Amino acid sequence: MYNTKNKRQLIDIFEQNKNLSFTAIELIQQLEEKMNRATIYRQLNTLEKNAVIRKNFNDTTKVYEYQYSDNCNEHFHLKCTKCGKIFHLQCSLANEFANHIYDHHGFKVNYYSSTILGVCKECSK
Amino acid sequence: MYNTKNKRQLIDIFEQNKNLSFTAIELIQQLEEKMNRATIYRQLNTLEKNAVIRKNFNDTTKVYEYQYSDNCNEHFHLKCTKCGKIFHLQCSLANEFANHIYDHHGFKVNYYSSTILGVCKECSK
DNA sequence: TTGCGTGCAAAGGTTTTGCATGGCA
DNA sequence: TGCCATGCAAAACCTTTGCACGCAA
Repeated sequence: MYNTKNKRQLIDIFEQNKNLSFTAIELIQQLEEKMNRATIYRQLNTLEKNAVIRKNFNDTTKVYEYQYSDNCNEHFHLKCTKCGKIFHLQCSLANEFANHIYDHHGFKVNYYSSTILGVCKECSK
Repeated sequence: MYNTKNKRQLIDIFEQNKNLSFTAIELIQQLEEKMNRATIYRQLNTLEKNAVIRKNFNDTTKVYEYQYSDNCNEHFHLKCTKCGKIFHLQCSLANEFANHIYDHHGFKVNYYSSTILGVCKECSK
């Protein structure tokens, strides 16, 4: 994985917006004069393969999010449908809940790809 | 909303597969000799507007699911990423969990659009 | 120097739209 | 009869691919 200018430009956007997610189209619009759209799609795929970002879903479309360094396999994610922000839920009750689902309902939760949607504190004011 | 042959054919598929979800493409393939793809897209939009089905997301793509009559606004949904089946989680601990998220983290959960992904009992055998 | 990254243009795939016709209530 | 639903074809839109060239290591 070469460290190219294009790659850095893309990662910059994710790093500067750590709690937001972007559709491919949004990134293309933001970068269209700086790099080709084919390159953007190829970089997104590469970054996803290397776990720098991850694919997720908004209400209606595929989005890409920055892959945080802390362990996303071990906690739920809350996403606010109003402002789009993502919250990493560090909460022992959440883990108890997931264990309960496994013990009593036989269902093994995949934290990484499960996103709980709703409205955050700020936005419900 | 007229009760046409096309509409019935589509609803039949959802009713006969109550716990599965389908991409538009899967429905098109299944119905391509019976109705036009434009009609399928138009019907899917209409059915969604009328809350007969709902949009959701699989690992990678948009899917449509049958809208059950019981109250989906009041419980989480578990979706198995192997077999695709959806389970309606009737569980008091789940509600406690959601209340906790609200009380202690200020986040109001939207059950309807939150799908917890993982692997079901059958598929983990 | 090697091989990945990039731009361009074209192709591929999915979804939407315009328009004339058909069918339900 | 009035209006929604449909089929067809074209358009619009998003994403991927082939190829030749550029650039990082």
